[in-house]
Amino acid sequence: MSLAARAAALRAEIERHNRAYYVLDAPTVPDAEYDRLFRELQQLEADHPELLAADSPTRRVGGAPLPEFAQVRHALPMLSIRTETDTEASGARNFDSGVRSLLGLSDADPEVEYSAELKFDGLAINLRYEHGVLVQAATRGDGESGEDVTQNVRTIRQIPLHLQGDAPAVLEVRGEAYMSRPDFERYNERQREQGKPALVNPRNGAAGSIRQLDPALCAARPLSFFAYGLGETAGWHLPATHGAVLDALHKLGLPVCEHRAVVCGAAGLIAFHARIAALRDSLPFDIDGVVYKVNSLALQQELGFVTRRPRWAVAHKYPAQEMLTTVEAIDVQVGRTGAITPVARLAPVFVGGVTVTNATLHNESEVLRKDVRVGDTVIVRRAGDVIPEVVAVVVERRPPGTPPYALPERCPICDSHVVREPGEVVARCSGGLACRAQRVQAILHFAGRRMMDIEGLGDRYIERLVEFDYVVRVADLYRLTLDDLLEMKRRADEKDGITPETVKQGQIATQWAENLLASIAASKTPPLARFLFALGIRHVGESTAKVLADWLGSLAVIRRAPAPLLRVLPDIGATVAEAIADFFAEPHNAEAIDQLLAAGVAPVGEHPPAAKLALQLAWERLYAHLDIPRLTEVRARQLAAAVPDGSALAHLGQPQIGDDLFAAPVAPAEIGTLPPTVVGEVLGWLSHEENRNMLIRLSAMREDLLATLPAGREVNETAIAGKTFVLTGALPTLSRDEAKDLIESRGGKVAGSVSKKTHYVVAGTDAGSKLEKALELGVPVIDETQLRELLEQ
DNA sequence: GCACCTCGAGTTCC
DNA sequence: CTCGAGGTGC
Repeated sequence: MSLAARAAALRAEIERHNRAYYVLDAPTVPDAEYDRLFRELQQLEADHPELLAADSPTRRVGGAPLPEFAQVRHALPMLSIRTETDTEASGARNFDSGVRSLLGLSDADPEVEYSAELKFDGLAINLRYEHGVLVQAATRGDGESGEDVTQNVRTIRQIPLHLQGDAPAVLEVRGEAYMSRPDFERYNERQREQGKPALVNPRNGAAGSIRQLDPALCAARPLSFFAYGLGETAGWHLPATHGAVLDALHKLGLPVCEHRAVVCGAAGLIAFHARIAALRDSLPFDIDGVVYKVNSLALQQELGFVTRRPRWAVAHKYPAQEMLTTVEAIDVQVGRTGAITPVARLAPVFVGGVTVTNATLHNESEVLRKDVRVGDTVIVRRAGDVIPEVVAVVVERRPPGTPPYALPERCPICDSHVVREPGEVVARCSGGLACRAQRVQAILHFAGRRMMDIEGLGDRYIERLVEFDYVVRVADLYRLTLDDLLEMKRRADEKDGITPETVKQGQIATQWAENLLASIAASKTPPLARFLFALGIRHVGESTAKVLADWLGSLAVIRRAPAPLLRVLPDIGATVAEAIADFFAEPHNAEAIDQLLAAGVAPVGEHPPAAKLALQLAWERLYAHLDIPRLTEVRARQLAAAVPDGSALAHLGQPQIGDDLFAAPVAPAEIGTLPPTVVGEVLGWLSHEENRNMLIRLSAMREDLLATLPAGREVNETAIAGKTFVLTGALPTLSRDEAKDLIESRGGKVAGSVSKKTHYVVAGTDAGSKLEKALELGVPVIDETQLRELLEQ
């Protein structure tokens, strides 16, 4: 392609994006991509001036002006500032040393003072006040003249229509109109509710809003504003420094961002850059960097301008949080529960400070909703959270003939059918533990830190152990020998093409195997709750496992407990109780557990709190959970009053010798007090043998539990017991787990998220959104020292 | 029956 | 960290 053709192509594409961005308010590419195209064209034109065309988009800053807005000539041009290309915090040094050399300062001279501010991601606006009254607002436009958007700007509530105090004859204020993230979310939510298109990001929201021809439409999109500089002034006593200018603007009633500082030298700039970087995600608005300005206005004047850019200011950006890349493939992963998760394999792209190559697509409906296809160009984000996300597809860049993505119908690992339960979003491999992927994940889970905590047994070795069939069930872990491990490692290394082993490596390998065997052996006596969690029962996570262990006390009881018994426990409803009972009833699982016990695994149980459990085990409660139709709570109570024992109830339903087996069951006198329809349901339920057996089992288990309960164990009252804590950030001396153990050992609870019911939020350094939530809800926030004080009380 | 609160499960990168 | 979904209290 000739250079002229390339330039023409770039111009055409940039114009198209401009139109989409500014006129249609529907951006087609992320800003970073637009910038790249723009810079390429600029460079091309700079290198080859003969290509420069009068109508090139580079000749206008800010895109095609809409004809409907009146043009306004700026009294003082609105210039843009240079950007420091080094995105590291230390990049601030370049600016400082540049300024120092321009000012002719030596190392012996004192540090230069700077005003450090945020670089907002919005739309630059010039406000003109005459004698304290807002008379005009204009966009930047090409810097020389912009558009008159006074009507729209008047709808921005933060912008005063009258200045406070002594207003000068003329005061032009420059600042950024932006859309805050909460406003952006709210607006989009409303749009979605009404089936209207949502905004892609707050920045486009701001640009689009200001450029609405109808001020009413603009008002519907709430904008905010921060002042950061001056245009023309007359009759104003100009302060000596930029920092003081901002203070003065604030006094006049203009919104000025509080995140600003006057700092000294490169070190001050670097510290500011780093401080804001940490704050960036928690700000209620988007920034793309920070801005450094020489604080003294006199020095600013001395430094002056080069090619219409001030030498006394620089923008220092953070890594872009949105980038374009292509989808090279869409693979699926098989999780512990068989969940099939599509994952986009991306061409590596640097976004938000790291190189991203994978992004989860969560599930089939997500892929279809975003319509991601192999070969697509996609926008990737790493905002707020750490996890990369495919935001949207750039449909117009899709190669022709690209087929829509379809989830495989069979598991890529074991070829079992992929099924989707009605009403569920996730598709699952139906292979169960016959699927190698599920087996690996199950064992990985079992060995994990919060479960059996087998140190040194990570995914690499587990995969190999399963691949070579050393381990099929978790119990096999406890039968591994030194030779098994060494052989496995040798075969694994061989397969990975690792060099043949030397004597020294042999010793190292033996040491490794011995250590691993030791940590496997050390895992044999886990607390019961961890053991239950390790089993990987559906719906049983860390906290449900703890409930089971705390209330029922021993594996023997739990594995035989019928669902209605489980349902009397807190946080366990029909679904979870069913899942637990089904798990233990499955012969496969029972066998696996027996094997574990035979291999010497002995979970350490808890003694249940006597009085509370006994109360829960009242027959009226148990009856209510039998899922007999029409047997409401009230009627379960009546039934319990008549037949206060499950095994007696079971026998009522059994045909007695001499009964006519073909006649309809006769309502026994005892339960005759219930309405006939209910009696019918009860008898119908009792006619199933498995239900009668379950009742008998329930009865026996209840007897056993009540008999083995230690007599009324009291819970010590402390400042912690019964209180709910939420941990956030890093504590100075305690790890998260240590703090959790300490709180739980004193009867407190540690929850994952903050709500009204949270008693304390324990915040350390780098506390995240949970701290904000706590402040918002007025939940007391304490630090580690205060936590320790509570623990000691 | 609904709203709110939790928990479970899956995921990425260093 | 987020989403989905289960549990519970109003």
